[in-house]
Amino acid sequence: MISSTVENYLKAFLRLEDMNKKASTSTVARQLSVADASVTDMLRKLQKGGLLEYKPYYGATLTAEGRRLALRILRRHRLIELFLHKVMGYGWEEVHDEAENLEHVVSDLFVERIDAYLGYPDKDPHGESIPDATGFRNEDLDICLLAADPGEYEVHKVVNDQPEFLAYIERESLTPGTPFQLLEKGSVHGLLKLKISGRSEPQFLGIEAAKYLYVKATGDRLDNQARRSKQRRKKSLQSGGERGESPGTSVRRASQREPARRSK
Amino acid sequence: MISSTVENYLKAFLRLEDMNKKASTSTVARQLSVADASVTDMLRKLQKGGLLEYKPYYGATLTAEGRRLALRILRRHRLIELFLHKVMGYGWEEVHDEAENLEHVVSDLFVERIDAYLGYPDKDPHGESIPDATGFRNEDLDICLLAADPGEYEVHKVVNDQPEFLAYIERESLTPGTPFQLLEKGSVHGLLKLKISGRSEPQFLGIEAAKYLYVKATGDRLDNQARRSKQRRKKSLQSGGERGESPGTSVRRASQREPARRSK
DNA sequence: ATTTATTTTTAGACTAGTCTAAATAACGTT
DNA sequence: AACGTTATTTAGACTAGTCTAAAAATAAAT
Repeated sequence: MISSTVENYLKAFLRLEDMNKKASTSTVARQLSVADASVTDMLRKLQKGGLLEYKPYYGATLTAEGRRLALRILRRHRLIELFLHKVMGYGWEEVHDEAENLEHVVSDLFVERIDAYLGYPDKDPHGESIPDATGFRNEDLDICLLAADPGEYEVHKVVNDQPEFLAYIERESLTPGTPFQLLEKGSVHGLLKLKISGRSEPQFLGIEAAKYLYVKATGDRLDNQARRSKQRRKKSLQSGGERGESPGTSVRRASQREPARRSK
Repeated sequence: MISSTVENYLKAFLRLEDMNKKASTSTVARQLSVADASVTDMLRKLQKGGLLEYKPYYGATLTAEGRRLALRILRRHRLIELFLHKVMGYGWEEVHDEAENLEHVVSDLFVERIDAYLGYPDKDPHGESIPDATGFRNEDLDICLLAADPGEYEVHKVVNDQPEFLAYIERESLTPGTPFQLLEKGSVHGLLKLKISGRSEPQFLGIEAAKYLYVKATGDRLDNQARRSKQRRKKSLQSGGERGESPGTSVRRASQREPARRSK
């Protein structure tokens, strides 16, 4: 059996790969908050187990098997996040920590059931893609808000797990799915000026925050509409599938509904 | 932080106490499937931690603090079982193993939320009482079917976690809440003869199975109705609260419903 | 190209939990 | 009261994961 410790190491390697960063001993150690020496030990162990390729003093890359396992956990993590948000009424800033624990212990049955329950979604509450059961990720292309020129955009994902940060983004109404206009960059030192569609007043956002926002251009109206209807098709099985909803502001209470039933 | 290993030990001690069995090294070892020597070590450790009172060669009893922690886990276990059954569409034979893993990792927030979600229930899918947040258990008095004289009863709880056994009981339609008549004992060697209310044909049940069924007499009609309306009051927030439903036979599928929302 | 700084690995130790095998205590019987 | 049986504890070892501190390898800078 594969331990949750190993699963966390694999996740860290996948994460670094996704960011095109070299998976060195120290970067992994930093991500997992362990000592460098611990990582060295684990590298050797994972290498022996065939989960990664490791050359001392260079770095490591996941093998096919290692990547498969890492994607499995990533899928679990993000599906659970969405489940906690949509079904359990968690705020989007609360889902990460709980998912971090659950991802290692729930059964495959549990995962399959929430997957069906949620209508086979492909985005978690932060806008990150959820790998399917085969490990395939449906990645839409987006750009970092920092790198964007003035124009029309939609928030696509927020790549930061800190609850305080996410709560801030939510207060600023910049949750995934929100359309907005980027007006100016740098006219005020260190701030972006932007306006959320429908609002009268523009607002400001620090570059430190913009760093974690990824957006998609919506300038071309035709493209925009095409993309949206595609999204709806994918989410058609779901009741509350709108992305723009502000998850934490909704009133949460114990409510009744029909239990999901299994088909067999 | 308290480890899940310790939590499992505490659960075992509580279970033995509930069965009025002496918590000896060997009985605990058997329950947890570990070697006797491991239990001795753990006893010393838990004693030092103030969770139980232990005299070498005699046995152990939980302290108030130990019992509190054990009840906390028991509460989690049973609430999660009910959640899996009612919300996730698990069959009652599937809930135990999954709950066994989840009980150690879910947050208090998760527990509180499913508690509210389910309408503050006090019985799990097997008819076992769910301790409330303070550790109080609302135990209805019941008797073992083996000790029952012929008469009218209702299945109250099934104290066996084996999936195969539970599946069998369900096939025999003897899930908690089912009213039935006990017709004869021992006329056929090793079998009880009983008839489920509303059925035309009587059925048989081995004493090995009857050992695990606990029932409540329903002879006195007045008492019976009083008890039932009391149950309804407690479960009024819940939609599918009928006990008699046969959990595994219901069709299960991915279905949509309103997410629960938190009040804050 | 030699020194300096940084990163990585080794060495040794610690914790929690487990095991087997041997020693010891308690119990039931005569 | 001595005996054999059974239950319990000790002794010592193992695994997975972690740490600190020192040694070694690589990279950077003069």
